[in-house]
Amino acid sequence: MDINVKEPFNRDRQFALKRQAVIRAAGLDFCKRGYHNTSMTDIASNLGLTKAALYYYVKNKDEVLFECHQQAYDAMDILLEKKLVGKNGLEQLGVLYCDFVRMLTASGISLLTDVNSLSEGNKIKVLKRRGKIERKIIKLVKQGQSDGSIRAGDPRLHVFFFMGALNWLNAWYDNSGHFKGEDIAVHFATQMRLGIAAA
Amino acid sequence: MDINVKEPFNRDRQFALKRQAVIRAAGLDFCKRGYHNTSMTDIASNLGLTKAALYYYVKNKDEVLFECHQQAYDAMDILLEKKLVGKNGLEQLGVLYCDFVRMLTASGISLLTDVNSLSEGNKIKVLKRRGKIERKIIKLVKQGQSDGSIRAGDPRLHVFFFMGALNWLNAWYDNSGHFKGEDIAVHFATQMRLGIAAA
DNA sequence: TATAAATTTAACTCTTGAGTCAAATTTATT
DNA sequence: AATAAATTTGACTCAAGAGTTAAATTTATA
Repeated sequence: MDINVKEPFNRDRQFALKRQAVIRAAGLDFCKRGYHNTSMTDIASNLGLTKAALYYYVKNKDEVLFECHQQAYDAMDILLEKKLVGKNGLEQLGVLYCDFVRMLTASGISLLTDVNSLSEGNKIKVLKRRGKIERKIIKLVKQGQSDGSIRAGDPRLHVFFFMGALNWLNAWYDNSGHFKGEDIAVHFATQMRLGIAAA
Repeated sequence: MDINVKEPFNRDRQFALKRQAVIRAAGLDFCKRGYHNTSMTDIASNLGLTKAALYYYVKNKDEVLFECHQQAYDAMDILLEKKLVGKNGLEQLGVLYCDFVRMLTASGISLLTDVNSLSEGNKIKVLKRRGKIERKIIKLVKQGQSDGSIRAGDPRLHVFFFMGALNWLNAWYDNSGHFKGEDIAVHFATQMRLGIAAA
């Protein structure tokens, strides 16, 4: 018998799923209004819950913000792992960037930039992890410069440029808005590629 | 006799200059730590002042944030006015974008993205003004598409992409850091142009 | 039906930071 | 020297929101 049939009756699993939903909902709130303009009561009531119920799933607000970052980085790490054989640096970056946008517009995961509102300990962890991801992307750019697919220029600046577009995306993108996630993904990936492609 | 010689003795002028310095210093603080993680006392003491002295120059914290936005938009408006005759859309955009980066890295003016922390009234004003600037830039893109210098594609997405890079700049740029403002300006303008240039 | 998990209610504590104020002091201007 | 502007000191009020708690209630599981 399929073990998954039992899943809706697995309480630990249900708890984990609900907790994750709490984090994502909070992430969307933080995106829209900002961390400090969103109270725990806001988050709860947007979920149809009570503040007390919220604290059944999370320790405190700092943890919520921290987990928002973690979720985004988890998703990015998965996309970074996809090894694309037979593709040059530019092509790999293009696919990755496109996937990033798809993920951010489709998954309900928010890529937050507010790192300063974290407690000191969590801030350090988040910055470390962000740095690790950034370095991987920079590495890809360097690889592209080696294989001749990406033009010369400081790889960090190349990356800072198009990662800015990604971070800004969260601020303006609206699920129910005019732009479809897939269209943005294709457009952004194209614009990113052309900006750094070799002549 | 030169009227400017008297300037240091003109109290209204001194007041205005000091007030402006307060706004810019606050803008830098907001950039570094975020609006809500920066107290009025922080701003004051970073200026070597007291909270009470700060309130001699500004009405309240909301006004400070509002004026930060205004200063940035004032500066951008000036750059937007520079009419470049005999240049196509892409060239004009390139110059403008380069100027934007120069301004942000050299002037001490911060381009903040935190609009949600403003009072409702000021938020509306800021969004209106931001929209106006955005529309002017979109218009430039359309112009470039008409004159054949900029490739096809939704002009808004073209703009959202490279304006994201600009917004993100404030988050990571450090006056005393590794990158020189002018280098970033040239690099970013190039990457921006290549991303939307016609084939 | 008995038990454990999930959630509500509502009241409560505590901290932080905005904003105020009045009196004293220092600094610049005339 | 007299006056006005700039700033300090230090104490104060007030509101918002994080986080807690205990008791009651509802919902799911076995």
